[in-house]
Amino acid sequence: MNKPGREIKNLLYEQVARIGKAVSSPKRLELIEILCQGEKTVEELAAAAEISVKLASAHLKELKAARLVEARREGKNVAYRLVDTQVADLWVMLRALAEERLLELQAAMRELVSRPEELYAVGGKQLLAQAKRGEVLVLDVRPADEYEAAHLPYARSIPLAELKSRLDEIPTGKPVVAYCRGPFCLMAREAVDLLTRRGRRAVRMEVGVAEWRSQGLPLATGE
Amino acid sequence: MNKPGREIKNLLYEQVARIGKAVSSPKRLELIEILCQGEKTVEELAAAAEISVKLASAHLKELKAARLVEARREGKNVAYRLVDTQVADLWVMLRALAEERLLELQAAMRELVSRPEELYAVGGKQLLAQAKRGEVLVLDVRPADEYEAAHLPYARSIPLAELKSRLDEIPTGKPVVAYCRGPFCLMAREAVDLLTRRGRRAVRMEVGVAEWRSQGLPLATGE
DNA sequence: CGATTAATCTAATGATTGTTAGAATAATCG
DNA sequence: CGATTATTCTAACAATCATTAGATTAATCG
Repeated sequence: MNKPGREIKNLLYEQVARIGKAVSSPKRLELIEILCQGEKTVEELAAAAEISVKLASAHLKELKAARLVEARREGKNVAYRLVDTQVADLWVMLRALAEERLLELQAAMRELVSRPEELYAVGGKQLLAQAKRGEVLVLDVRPADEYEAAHLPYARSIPLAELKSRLDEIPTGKPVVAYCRGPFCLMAREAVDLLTRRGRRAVRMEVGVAEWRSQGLPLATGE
Repeated sequence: MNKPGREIKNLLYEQVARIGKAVSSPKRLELIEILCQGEKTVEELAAAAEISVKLASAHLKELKAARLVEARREGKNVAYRLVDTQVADLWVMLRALAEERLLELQAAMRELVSRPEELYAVGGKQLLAQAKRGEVLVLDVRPADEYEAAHLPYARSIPLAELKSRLDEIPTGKPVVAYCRGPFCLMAREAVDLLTRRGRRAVRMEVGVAEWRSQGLPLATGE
């Protein structure tokens, strides 16, 4: 009853579905987003995603089976990373697709941006030019190791945890554009709240390094 | 114990995971690929994917819930289509990702291309130029309605089913480049087999209209 | 070497899924 | 109108999945 070629076709679609399966779990997506910022150990991943180490390990195993991440032992720890930036592009694409289509997600996003004027609206290239001319201070509030792995050009690193104690490094005159891990991350929002309370002109930018890179814009690495 | 913002974060990732879920089933992926060729009824989709109408309907319901497809009643039939070309881009991306990483898929693909010289190797822009100058005959072997919905520029439509009886339309001198629904489709392969047996110089091209469009290349519509 | 830390494997659970069959809608045709 | 065709809904099954706890492996440190 089956046409010839059906078995091989089934096999082909099944293989692609393995990738789909890997990105069908919220926790796995969160792990991918964290790994977009750079290499992380299982412990760090579990802490960032607020799940147990066991569960993180199980999810990472699946991501590894789908060849989206790879593991590397470093002493006592096992460090995971994305196999390449195409995986980050997939995450960006899935998020954009969901954001455009799913009303529930749009509603939740609106809660993350209480006042719309808090969001930095200009495009990547324009920001780059403004930052180069020193018209704005681009602030990376992620942990220092993520800044070192990759960050926006001209961005200054002050991790959120240190921001309060390093406030004197932020000039009061210049407008500040803060960014973090991406649209779903709350760190830049908190930073902007703190900065505006302390008399700075600060806005949040939604993009993270993954979104920035998938737009074809350049990134910097190191200190 | 939970940090503030955890609930909303869970909600956000869950919404994106709905898209992932939708593309985690081989049958749903096959339906998406078929819908990349144009609008289809449930019956047509079920026949093309070689599944029951009931099962097709159930899968389409899930795709609709994830807002990847939309339905439109047309008389007795319900016609489904992709909500927009971004969904086709997602399919192309997933397939490319799987093909690069999963060895099982690479092995299966090799069976589809028994002799490597059967594959047309030049890029899209170059093919376009060759076709424009009339150096090659670009042959679309998909059903006529899919050709009408969208096809490669300068392509000639001869559905696989009619190819045998319309062989006289294919010149013996000019090289033929046949394409169908994409890398997983067997129609172009069959066409090339038939044509070479009948003394034509024919090769298969892996891309379909979805791959072509996601590369930013132009398509034509209508007769 | 034994103790400690980090991560994985195994087994068990309750929940979800894919698939099928049968009943129910929705539009058309005579 | 009743009969037909196309599709969806409901209920049910076995199969698969996510998650947790307990045992196990791998590397380091004293």
